[in-house]
Amino acid sequence: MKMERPKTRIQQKNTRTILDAALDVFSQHGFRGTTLDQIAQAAGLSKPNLLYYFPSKEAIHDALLMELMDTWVDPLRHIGEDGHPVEEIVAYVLRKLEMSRDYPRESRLFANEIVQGAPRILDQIEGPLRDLVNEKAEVIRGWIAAGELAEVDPHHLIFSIWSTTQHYADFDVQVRGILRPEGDAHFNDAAQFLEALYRRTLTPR
Amino acid sequence: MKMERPKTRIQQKNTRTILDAALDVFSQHGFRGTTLDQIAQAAGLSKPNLLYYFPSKEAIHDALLMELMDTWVDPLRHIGEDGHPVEEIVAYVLRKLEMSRDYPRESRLFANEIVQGAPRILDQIEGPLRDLVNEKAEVIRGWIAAGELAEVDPHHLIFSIWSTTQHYADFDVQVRGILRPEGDAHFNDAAQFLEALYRRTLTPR
DNA sequence: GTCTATAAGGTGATAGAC
DNA sequence: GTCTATCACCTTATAGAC
Repeated sequence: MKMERPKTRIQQKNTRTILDAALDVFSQHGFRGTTLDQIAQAAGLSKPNLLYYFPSKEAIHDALLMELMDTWVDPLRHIGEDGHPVEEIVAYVLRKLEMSRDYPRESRLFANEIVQGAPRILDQIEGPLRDLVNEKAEVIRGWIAAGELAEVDPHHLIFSIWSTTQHYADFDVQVRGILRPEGDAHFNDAAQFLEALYRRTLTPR
Repeated sequence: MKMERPKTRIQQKNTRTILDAALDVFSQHGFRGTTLDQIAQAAGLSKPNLLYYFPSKEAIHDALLMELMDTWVDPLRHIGEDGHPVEEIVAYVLRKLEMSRDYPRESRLFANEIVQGAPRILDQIEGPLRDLVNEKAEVIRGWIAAGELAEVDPHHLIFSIWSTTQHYADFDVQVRGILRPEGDAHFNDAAQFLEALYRRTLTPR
C-alpha cells in the first residue's frame, strides 16, 4: 500500500473548493460537457493549478463519484432498524425527497452518469449496491410474510421510491417549468402526495 | 414562408438513416458527449456527407428533439376520453411503461436534455407541455370532485407516473445491474407493481 | 503553489475534386 | 451526392519561470 502524504490546511481547502466547483459543473453538463476551464473559473483557480491538485479531469470526476456514492445510498441502509414497516418506508421516502431538495447536484451527478450507461460506477452498482438492495428486499419480504405490509414486489417498490423522489432533482427544470412554484414550496405538496401514495399501497388490508 | 424543396427518395432514406444513428448516439452520450464521427460511423456515411444533409451537429439534435417531442407526450393527450377514471390512468401508466421498454432511446434523449437544464426545449416545456398538463390536471380534479377518484394532487400524480415508468428506460443499466433480468422479463413485474400502486392509491374508498 | 506559455490531440465544419 | 484533404478552434495536459 502506498502511503498518502498528509495534506496541509491550504491543500485541504483548495481540494474541497475544487470538488465543490466541479460538482456544480459536472452535475449540470455531465462529464463530457464539462471543461476544465469551467471548473477552474467556478473554483477561482487557474487551470494548471487545478491539475496540480488532481492529475486529470477524470480524477476529479471519479473523486466526486466515489466520495458521494456512500452518502447517496446511505438512507437505504437504515431501513429495517426500528421495525414499524409502513412508517419506516414512508420515512425513507420523505428522507429521499429531502435529499432531492437539499442535494440536487449530487442527484444529477449520478443521473448523468447512469443515463449514459454508468461507465464509471457499474462495478459499484452490480456489486455493493445490488447486495444492499437485495438485503433490504429480504427485510421487506419478511414484513410481507408477517402480514405487516401489503404484498408488493420489494425491488420495484425500491425503484419506484428512487424514481419518484429523485425526479424532483433530476427533472427539476421540467417540474418548475410546469408548476412555476415559489422557491421550494412544491416539495411540501410532493411530500404529501408521496406519503399518501405509499401509505395506501403498503398498509395491509 | 420559405418553401422546402421536396426530397428525393434517396435523400429521405439517408435523412432517416442519419436520424436513427444520431438517436443511438445522442441518447447514450448526450449532446456534448456525441461526436459527428460516431454518428457518421453508426450511419455508415462520411462526416462531410452528414453535413450535406444537416447543416450542423446541433441541427441533427434539434431535428430529433422536435420530431420526437410530440410522439413522446402523445399518450397523455388521450387521458379523459373514455371516462373510467381509475382505468384510464392505469392504462396511461402501462402505456408509458411500454414506451420505456420499446423506445428507451427516446426516453434517454429527453432525460439527457432535461437533466442538463433542457436548454433546447425549455420553451416547449413552459408552453405547450405545461398547458397540456394543466388541462389534464383539471380533468383529474373533475373526477375527484365527482367522487370517482381518491383525492390526490393531479400534478404530482402525473410526475410520479412519468418518473416511475421512465425510470426503466433512463436508469436501465442500474435496474439491470441490480435485477439481472432475462431480457425484458422484469417489465412484467414492473407492470404488475405499478398497476397495484396506482389502483390502490386512486380507487376511492 | 501558482502562474504564463505551449504542446498534442480531438472535433466541427468547409473546400474542392470527382 | 460523396469523397479526401484540410482548416480553425477547442480542450486536456505539460513545461518551466517565479
